[in-house]
Amino acid sequence: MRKEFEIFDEFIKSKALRHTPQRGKILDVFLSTERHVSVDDLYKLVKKEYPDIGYTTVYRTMKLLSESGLCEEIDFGDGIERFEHKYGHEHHDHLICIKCGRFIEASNPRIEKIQDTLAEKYSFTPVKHKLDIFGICKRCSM
Amino acid sequence: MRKEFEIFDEFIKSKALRHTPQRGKILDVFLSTERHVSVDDLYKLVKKEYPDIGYTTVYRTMKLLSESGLCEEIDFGDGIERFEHKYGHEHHDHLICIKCGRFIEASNPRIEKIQDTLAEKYSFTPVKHKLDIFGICKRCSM
DNA sequence: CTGACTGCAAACCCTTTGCACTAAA
DNA sequence: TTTAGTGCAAAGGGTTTGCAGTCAG
Repeated sequence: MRKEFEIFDEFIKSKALRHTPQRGKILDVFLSTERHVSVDDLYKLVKKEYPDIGYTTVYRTMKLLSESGLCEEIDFGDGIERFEHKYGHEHHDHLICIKCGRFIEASNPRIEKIQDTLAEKYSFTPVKHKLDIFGICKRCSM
Repeated sequence: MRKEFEIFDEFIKSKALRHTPQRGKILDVFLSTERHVSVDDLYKLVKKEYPDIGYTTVYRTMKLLSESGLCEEIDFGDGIERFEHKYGHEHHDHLICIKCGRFIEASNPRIEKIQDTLAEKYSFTPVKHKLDIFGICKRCSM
């Protein structure tokens, strides 16, 4: 069994929630997808294999996955909430193309340092940061 | 006349748009506010002085101000669009308190460098970046 | 005059909630 | 049996649009 399911089981147990077929199936589909999906994307994918699962359940399950640390909500500023895999993936930032909307994941250890420097200056306790770089991707600039 | 009005005039002219009392008043109120307002905030402020101006006009005017470079849309991830003054203000990033929602503005020149390093690595042409640091502010951690 | 602008109301879109029903534990 | 979970439909909440009337140029 994948480690992600164990984590989810443990989370369910710790909160005295319940295991349901829907939750298992949604987690399964989420794990099998590319990295960034909106609830709508995921709903459609789930629907294909399990037509009886409702929109609301997908929403609510994604909230649980977020809480359990298996996914992270991301926001590219277009009003749509997306989720990316968190377990087994390091923190990274995004280069977002303002022409086509595609993005690249990237990370740079110096950002952590800057975060801490800025935070210290303002007696702020950092929890996480989000760096988005907007611009034109290689493909769109050709 | 403040430089901002000149910029706006020029923008209006360049796009063959029209000068209207509403636009002037909205710009005036925006310039007189603190740095970050939502459309709703601004609408209420405008309404106080000019009760006949509609919500829609505020929305549409803020879009124009954004296009003209006088303000910038910012997004703290709470689903509400806010606008901050852009003319005469340097780029800065935000330290956002996840408890009280307050934020601090800060900037660090090294970020520009990181932006360029990352961008170059992926043949990406950067236009702007947005660094948000989430955490607990001084006041909330006491 | 003519076409852009306004303000209202309605539409949109994504997200959340209420509720009766179902099913884990 | 108890109480959380489901799925539908409806409500929310911010943003955008359609349109008839208005007004700047």
